[in-house]
Amino acid sequence: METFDWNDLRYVLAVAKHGSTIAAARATGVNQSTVQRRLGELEKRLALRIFERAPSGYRLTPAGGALIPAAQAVEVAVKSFGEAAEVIARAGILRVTCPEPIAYRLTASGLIDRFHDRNAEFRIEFVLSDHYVDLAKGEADIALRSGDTEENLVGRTIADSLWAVYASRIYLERHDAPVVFAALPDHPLIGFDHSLNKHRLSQWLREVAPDAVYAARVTSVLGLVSAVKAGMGLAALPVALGGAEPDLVRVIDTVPALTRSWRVLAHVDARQLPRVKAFFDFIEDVADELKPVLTG
Amino acid sequence: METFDWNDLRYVLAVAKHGSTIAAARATGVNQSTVQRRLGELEKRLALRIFERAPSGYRLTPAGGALIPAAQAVEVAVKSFGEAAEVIARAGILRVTCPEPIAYRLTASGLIDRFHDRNAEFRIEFVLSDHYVDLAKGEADIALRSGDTEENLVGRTIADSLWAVYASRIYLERHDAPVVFAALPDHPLIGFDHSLNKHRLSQWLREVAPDAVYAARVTSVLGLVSAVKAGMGLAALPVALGGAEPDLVRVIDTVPALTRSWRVLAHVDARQLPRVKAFFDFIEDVADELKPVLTG
DNA sequence: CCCCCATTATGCAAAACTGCGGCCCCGGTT
DNA sequence: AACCGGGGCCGCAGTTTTGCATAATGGGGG
Repeated sequence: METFDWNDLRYVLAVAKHGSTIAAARATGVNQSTVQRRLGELEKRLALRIFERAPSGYRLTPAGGALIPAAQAVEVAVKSFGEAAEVIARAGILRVTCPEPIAYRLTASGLIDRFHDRNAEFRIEFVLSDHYVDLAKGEADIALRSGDTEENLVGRTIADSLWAVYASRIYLERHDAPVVFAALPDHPLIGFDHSLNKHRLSQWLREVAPDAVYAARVTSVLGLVSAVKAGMGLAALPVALGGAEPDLVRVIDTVPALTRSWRVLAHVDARQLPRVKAFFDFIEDVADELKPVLTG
Repeated sequence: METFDWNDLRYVLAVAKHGSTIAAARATGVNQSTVQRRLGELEKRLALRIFERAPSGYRLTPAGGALIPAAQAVEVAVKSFGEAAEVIARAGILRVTCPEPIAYRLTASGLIDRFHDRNAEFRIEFVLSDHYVDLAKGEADIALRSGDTEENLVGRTIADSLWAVYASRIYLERHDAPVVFAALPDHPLIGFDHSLNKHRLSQWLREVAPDAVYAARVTSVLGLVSAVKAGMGLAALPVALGGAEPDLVRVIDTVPALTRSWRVLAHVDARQLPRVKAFFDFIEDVADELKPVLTG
């Protein structure tokens, strides 16, 4: 049996729903003539009048009306095929969220490429969002974080996250004040603005230098680095970043209060997904190489 | 979301089933390159590799395999749409079986056109088959028959079916033998061949003229008419036919043993279908006009 | 180790389809 | 009564899709 064009069912449904070929055309994103012609073709193939033509639009014939449920069944089946395909496509994409500098360093280190070589069926996609990326909401599969642990996230510790206080050479040339821990409040400091006041750096600064003068308040760790490099003042930075900047000098050594652990985390419900397992397996194998990338 | 070409699912299924684009192309009646390109397009749309290309053919990837059930669901839905459409299309076609001459006379009388005028949604289609048309098998919706009644068929009597014995004028000029009932075996006769030996004409001839010489054995009532007109001998004919032939003479009047009733019949299960009811209603209204068409 | 074969992939011309613009038709409105 | 707007239908031209022919590919058998 010569079968008909499956796409034409779309137009049947659209016209049945909107009452005219022109409205259906708008809804389906094709030209009105196309709807008109495809329906004509379909009716010819089926040897069946589905719509009654009127100057006021297309109306379903009784025969057409009887077919609508079957057409809808096709539409539903197609939709669920599409959704299945999307889920599966997503299954090959591993969304990893981490601080921007870490993403950069991970890529530059070649570790990402090695993951791809080893797992051709998966592709890593960094999620570098300004706002908090919530693994629980499925916004990413994996997080590399150095903050405190969260509920429902499981993972393992990779490395230490060490912070120290840095200043630029230019800044040090211009200022004579001794740069020791006790003298911190005497220097212009660089900190986070209120949007990050839950960050441990903000908390620490409130504690050790409550009355300090702020030279700048930035919204990201990279902002800290830029501001310090510009000689605006002192800032605590991850040593992984500060140590990589030749213009910066570590003026106060590792701050224990800021020390955390880098963790690779996944939501507990997602931990067993193939892509997540593959990533954890990879991390396991390259932990030694990853450590310097994170810690500096 | 930009959706994909629904038809492409056909190729997915065909390739999954047959293992290569070329075999799938044969199965779907398109060119191999079309299959190859449509599949490529679909994979691009879905951002998903469904098949693995190899010189030995296309093989499903795990992702593709996971999609097959969803694609099959679409195929099933489409198929049942098609079947529903066919049933509905058939619902508008009224298949009527009757002897060929009756179909001709019915059409010529204009009664068929009047049925169409009255019932625009139905279309009459004559089923004029050489072999027996079985209403019980759904080979036709309605039968006009003058034979004996059958089980499971319901309907009503329309008219009498009268048979008489005819000869052509030419035949009569050439033969002197008296043409009366008792002399029937003395004439060359025309009857049915063995394929119709259950027909009441065959039975009657075996009874009244068991030793008769047959000038011809034919396979249809129209065959009888032709043979008689050709002057080959005598034959019993429906008076509706014999009376319409100017070259024929009724030599023996109506044969009671061959008299039956014309009936319009439907299978009991189909009697309530709208198209069947419409036909019976029509018959009811035009019974008076139908009678001469059948009886002659 | 190389050839052979089935199959995939691509270049090109023909065919099909789509979009566009125009025209007609009808019903409601001023 | 004439206008107006929504909608169907049709011819034409540009674009896309298809089919055909052909090159490229890679595994299996001798």
